[in-house]
Amino acid sequence: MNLKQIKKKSIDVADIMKTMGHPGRLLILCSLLDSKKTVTEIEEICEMSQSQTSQYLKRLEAAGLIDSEKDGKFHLYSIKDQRIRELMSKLQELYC
Amino acid sequence: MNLKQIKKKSIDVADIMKTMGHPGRLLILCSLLDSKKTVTEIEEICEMSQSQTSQYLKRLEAAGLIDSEKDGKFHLYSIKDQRIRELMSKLQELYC
DNA sequence: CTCAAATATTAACATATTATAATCTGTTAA
DNA sequence: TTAACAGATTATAATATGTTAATATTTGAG
Repeated sequence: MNLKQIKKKSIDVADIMKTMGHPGRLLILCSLLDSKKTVTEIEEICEMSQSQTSQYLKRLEAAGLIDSEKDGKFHLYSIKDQRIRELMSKLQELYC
Repeated sequence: MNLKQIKKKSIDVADIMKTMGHPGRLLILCSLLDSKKTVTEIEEICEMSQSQTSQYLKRLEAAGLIDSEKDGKFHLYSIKDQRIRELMSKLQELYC
């Protein structure tokens, strides 16, 4: 791969890293590793305000890291990409 | 590990992610994967200005991701932590 | 000693991010 | 249809980050 391609990749990958580069958002990803969850569940698990949780989720979804599905009154969020899952596992392996 | 500990970890790890969450800095880490390099070498490889390169290096060093040693006129930068190396490898494996 | 190369620092400015609080929207059940 | 819950959106102020250009520092060569 040449420099131009690497540069392009680095922008995309850096974007993912940047999105993960926030304690709240990282915690959310962490909490989603085992199973999909509703906003309220995430709120409680991560001890964050409703507004923040919602905003973090929005950003994570916009960056393509998580998916959402509606289940009546609830919104279920889950990790979208297998690579994010692998990355999170690696992080846990290295730092936990 | 309890939530409080996880929260603390997430701050530290998020900080690393955040530091890596920039195309220029990520590119630098990438370029350092195979061998330590001088500022000028990095500048040329990554096609970045001298000032930016120096600033990115400073930030990477402050975040504990890289090390520097002086070799006369030159400053050699290298990846500091084996975990960063593993993380970068994982990124390359997943996204390159 | 002095010059040029290598690197670092600073200043100025624009842009992005975050936290918080308030408000809005959608859905279910009584 | 309304109360109450789940979630999203918006506004705003504080803070952080990034870019660029200019200037400073350090060091080896001659």
